[in-house]
Amino acid sequence: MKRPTIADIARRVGVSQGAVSYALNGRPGVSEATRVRVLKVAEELGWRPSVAARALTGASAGAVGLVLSRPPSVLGAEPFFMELFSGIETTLKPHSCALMLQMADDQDAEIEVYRRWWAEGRIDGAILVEVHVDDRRLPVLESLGMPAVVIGGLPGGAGSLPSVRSDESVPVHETVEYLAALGHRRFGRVAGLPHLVHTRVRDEAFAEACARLGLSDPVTLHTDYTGEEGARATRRLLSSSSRPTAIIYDNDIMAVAGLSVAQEMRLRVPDDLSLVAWDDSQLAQVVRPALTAVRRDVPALGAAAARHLLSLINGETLDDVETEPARLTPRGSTGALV
Amino acid sequence: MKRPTIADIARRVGVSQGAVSYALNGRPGVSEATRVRVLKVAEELGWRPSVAARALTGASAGAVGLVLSRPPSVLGAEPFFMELFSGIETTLKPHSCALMLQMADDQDAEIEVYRRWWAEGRIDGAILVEVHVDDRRLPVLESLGMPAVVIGGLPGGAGSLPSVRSDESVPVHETVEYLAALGHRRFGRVAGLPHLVHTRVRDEAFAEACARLGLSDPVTLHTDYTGEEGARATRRLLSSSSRPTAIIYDNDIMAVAGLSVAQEMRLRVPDDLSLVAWDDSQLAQVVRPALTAVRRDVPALGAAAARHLLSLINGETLDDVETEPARLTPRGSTGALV
DNA sequence: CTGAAAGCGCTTACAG
DNA sequence: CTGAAAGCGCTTACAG
Repeated sequence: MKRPTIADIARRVGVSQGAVSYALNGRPGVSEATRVRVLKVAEELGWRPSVAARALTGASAGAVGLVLSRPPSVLGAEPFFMELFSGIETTLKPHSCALMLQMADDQDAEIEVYRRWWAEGRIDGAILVEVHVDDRRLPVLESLGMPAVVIGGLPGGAGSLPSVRSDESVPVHETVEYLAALGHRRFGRVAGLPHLVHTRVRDEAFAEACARLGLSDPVTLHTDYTGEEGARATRRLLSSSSRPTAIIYDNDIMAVAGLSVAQEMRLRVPDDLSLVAWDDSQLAQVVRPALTAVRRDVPALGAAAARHLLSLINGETLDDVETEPARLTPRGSTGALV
Repeated sequence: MKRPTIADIARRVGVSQGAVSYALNGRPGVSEATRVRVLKVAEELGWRPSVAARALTGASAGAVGLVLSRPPSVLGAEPFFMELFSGIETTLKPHSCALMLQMADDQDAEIEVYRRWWAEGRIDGAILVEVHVDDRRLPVLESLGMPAVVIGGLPGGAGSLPSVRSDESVPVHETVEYLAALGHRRFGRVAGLPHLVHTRVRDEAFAEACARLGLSDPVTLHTDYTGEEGARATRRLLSSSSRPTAIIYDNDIMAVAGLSVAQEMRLRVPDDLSLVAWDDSQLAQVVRPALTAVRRDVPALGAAAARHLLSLINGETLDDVETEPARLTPRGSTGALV
């Protein structure tokens, strides 16, 4: 019942522990014949390396960390994170690298978790999500010297930490131009948390796209990403004297909430009002009308980040990676003004 | 820049490593004065225990594992899992215990991950979710002797592994009786995967509740939990000659999809058709009409499982824990037949 | 190509 | 109450 160790294998094969280690790790220093026998016995015994022992000899922890600081209700409503995990893990798995997950209350708590994980030798690196405008995590991770990749953010915006990102201004422009082509002139935007970099990027792209079309006063309202605040923001937009005819949301759940508000206010979607969701989960597709959405491949984003992190842990120095921009996927919630 | 070790502290304080270890771990064997000095120096140096070294000396891995085997798209649409993680972690955190997460393709792959994690000394125990009717994981984990708690399942159904569960038949009866009181006589149920124990339990409770009310042929259709299959099942139910006037769903996204189907088919909710969702996320509340839902405290469930697992790891022997049953939360999607 | 030994950072009997 | 030492399971120079 006791776990077999390298010593058990050595005894059984009749060689030294060192030889077994070399054989197991595919390193030179043992004859082919010995290697084969060692591997065979290891297999028979059901031997697995002790991660603790390996970590202690300086190899690696065999795990990377990810800390999230948003309330669970918001995380739950956002398919984004689960899809991201899935992409990350699919990539990590063949390298026998695990994902450590933790939720924190705020950025300081998050920093504390990274510090502890790193000091305890628990992780080899980290993936950061949801970059803030003045992100306190970045300088700390840099000073720790811990390999880390940032998902999102601005090009070069993460200091020495490489980022995996896509240009979010592209789909914003695409969406605004598409809606303008349908005859819309008054736009509203129900955005996420204002201190997040990607919110800022979308905000600016939105303002710029509207300005370029000569549209005067596009309104952006910020929320905490919950359906509740999405509904409230939508109500405010639709109650204004210059009510928008098209609203762009920063996630799916707020867009669904917005759709309900439009129904309450007896506005027809898309005849009176066009709605665009962001991220495009199942959610956008099960409501009626189905929601036009800005779609991106979230698992692929996670996979790219994980690959990047593995390279970084291997000592390579890396630049930012630019992934394909999200693209507008039109469905029934957008249409020409009637 | 190098991590301080126990030897550094010993040198600085002028005592032996052993004494430092005792002091740091709050064990007898050092004077109060020494203990205080050791702690102070450890603090100054920013010392943290190496999990690898601790794990190697047989202490513990300081982590528990959770493996999920469902496609990412389904996981993403299901707020359940994120909320569960959140409850688990909040409980684990004060014990400096981390959560290792992995996704697997099927139960065999899942078993392989548990085996590996356990053999590698990576985890101290595991939390199992989504118990199958003949769950292959259970006997394996028992034979490994790994502490594990099962979320859901039948009382005593996990063999020697303790489970944390609530009686899911209670809310099913509550829901059916409530709908019957509103005048409904023909029920439909859009269920999840048929090989999951909780699906089975709800199926049976549903049949029994209907039988008890003398209702003849309640129909249950099984799905993969996606909105798409939820919509299809709803269409089938509503196209039958004896169309149900009330449908109970096994999650939120399918109920939302069902609501859209009802609209497509020009059925008024709740005048012509009542709908009940399960789990009650934001999603149920942002659509119109808001969905009546069977609500349970998912983070609390996760927290209970984590507490239970920590006790188990500490060597206690435990029984199953029964948590409060989910309860029906009426909203606008259910009403008296008109 | 192989063996013997030191070392990673901690814990824990065992002497003093 | 404290010190010296062995040991956890592995890796890695260093001799042979």
